[in-house]
Amino acid sequence: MTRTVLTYGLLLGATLVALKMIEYSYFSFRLSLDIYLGIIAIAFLGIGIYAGLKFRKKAIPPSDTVEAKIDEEIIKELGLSKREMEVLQQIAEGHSNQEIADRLFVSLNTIKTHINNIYTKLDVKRRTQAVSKAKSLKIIQ
Amino acid sequence: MTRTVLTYGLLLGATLVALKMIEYSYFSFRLSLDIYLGIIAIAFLGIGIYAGLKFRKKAIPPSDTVEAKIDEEIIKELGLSKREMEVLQQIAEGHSNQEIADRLFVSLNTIKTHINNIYTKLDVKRRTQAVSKAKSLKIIQ
DNA sequence: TCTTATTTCATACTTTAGCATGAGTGGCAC
DNA sequence: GTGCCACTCATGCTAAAGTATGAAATAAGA
Repeated sequence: MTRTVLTYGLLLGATLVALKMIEYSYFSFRLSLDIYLGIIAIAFLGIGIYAGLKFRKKAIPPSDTVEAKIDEEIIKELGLSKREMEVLQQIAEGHSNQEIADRLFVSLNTIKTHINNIYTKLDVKRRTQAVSKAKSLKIIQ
Repeated sequence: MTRTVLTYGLLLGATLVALKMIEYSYFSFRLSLDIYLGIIAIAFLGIGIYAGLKFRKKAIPPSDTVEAKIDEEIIKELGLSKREMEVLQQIAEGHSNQEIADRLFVSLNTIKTHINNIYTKLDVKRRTQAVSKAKSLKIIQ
């Protein structure tokens, strides 16, 4: 933080000095007003771009902390129901069919039915494939 | 693309018009040079910041295309061998034990042994749990 | 060289997952 | 009401996964 303040302070100081020097040149050597303005414009454009880049860097957090957004569109396209999505989520978390049944308060057979429907809709044959595909399709995290 | 060109073209045109207006004001109403320069500076600073942000947006790829780096440290801590990591990767890709055996040119029993060793080291009981844990530990993608 | 870790493979077994099929119920739209 | 869909549950079966145990070859390290 201290380093950042110092850097920006020095930069600002240098800019002011440069401006004063240009101003001095303008009045002593009768530099054209257009050129003077051009230098000012380019200088501040540069500062602005630099500031913009810096700002962006901090505004965008590191990639691995950002969770991909769930693609509701694809879920609809595949025709996956709410319950199926719940089951799919449970599978991704590593639960067994019996555990999922207990968590969702339904029977093991019901879960098996849901899972097989999920496999059909996702066009896969195993739960690990389902998780792999669902993650790549961004329908689960 | 066409829209972008039009937007920037209009923006540039508006800026030029604004500058000319300020220039006119300067000469007709005897606006202070300092104020004139200030307006120019602020305007270009704004343009610069805007350009910087725009540039960043395109320079930094979307977060979900950036792959998290594998944490070799944790792999060593858990004592996972090369072969075990290969098998773990195959599991994460959704392959069955038989498919993994075929791909790595070993027997099904060998894969089962590897997998059970992986479960012990990862302290899990199922392949889906192994994948879930391995991903959260960043030892696979 | 002796030890250790890795990799390989086997047998025998239990458990879980997956497949096919049928069926009952409640909600919603036409 | 009637049909459709989501959700539920069941039976019977096959396939795959997982457990336990033992063993052998090899490569790396003390």
